[in-house]
Amino acid sequence: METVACCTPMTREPMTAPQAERVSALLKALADPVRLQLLSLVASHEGGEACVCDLAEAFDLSQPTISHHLKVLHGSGLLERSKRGVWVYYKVADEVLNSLGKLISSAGA
Amino acid sequence: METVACCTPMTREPMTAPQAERVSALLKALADPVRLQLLSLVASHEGGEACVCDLAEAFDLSQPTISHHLKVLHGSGLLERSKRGVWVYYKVADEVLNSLGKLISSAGA
DNA sequence: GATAAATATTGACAGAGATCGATGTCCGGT
DNA sequence: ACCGGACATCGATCTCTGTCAATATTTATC
Repeated sequence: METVACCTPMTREPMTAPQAERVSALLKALADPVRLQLLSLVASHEGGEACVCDLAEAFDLSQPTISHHLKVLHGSGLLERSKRGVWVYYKVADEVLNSLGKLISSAGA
Repeated sequence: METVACCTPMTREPMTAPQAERVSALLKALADPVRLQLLSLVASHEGGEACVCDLAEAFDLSQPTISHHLKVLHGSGLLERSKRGVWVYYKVADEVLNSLGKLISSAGA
């Protein structure tokens, strides 16, 4: 899992097209209200982990829809997956989220 | 211009639906390769400002398309607009971008 | 005031994405 | 071996978004 966009604070020098492509892929994955809530639910759950059954209850959406959103988050590298028995547990990929945040807030103090 | 999502680091307790809606609106505005490059171009331009003519040259896109992207960025509060003569200058809204980044990277250290 | 240049708006279209119902897969228990 | 529950995949639909050509708006200049 490579770094988001190594050491280029986005306000120093213009991003290249490939950089922008990669970063926007991460942001697209994050830019959905349901997925934001899913991520924060996982992050704030005890142990930093949550199974799908815990998450699905919090929404008025069908199970396939939740599964779809989790797939997007996992596919982009923002959530880590681990299967234990019948349950699948998701966990926030701290480093990825962290470096993404730093990249964005590289503007002010 | 209110704060992105006041003081709730997203990993402490789950985001509410309205919070998620507001944050995702900002992220949607940012989650496009062209807009990311536009933002970084503006930020890295001398004086932290750039007029549309400076920006449009960097892309192989029509002028209305660039104008559209700038409108999205300005409409979401990520870019500030100021008209001087025939030219329109854009400038990064540091605080907005900053607080958004902090919100995201509130995961790790 | 007419003209030219810089930027914005409008209308149309194609591609992407969110959602659902139905179905499939995998695992644990009886 | 069968059954039930947890989660994923598939196919369809509907909405949203990026892009362009054409046109409008604003402003400086002659």
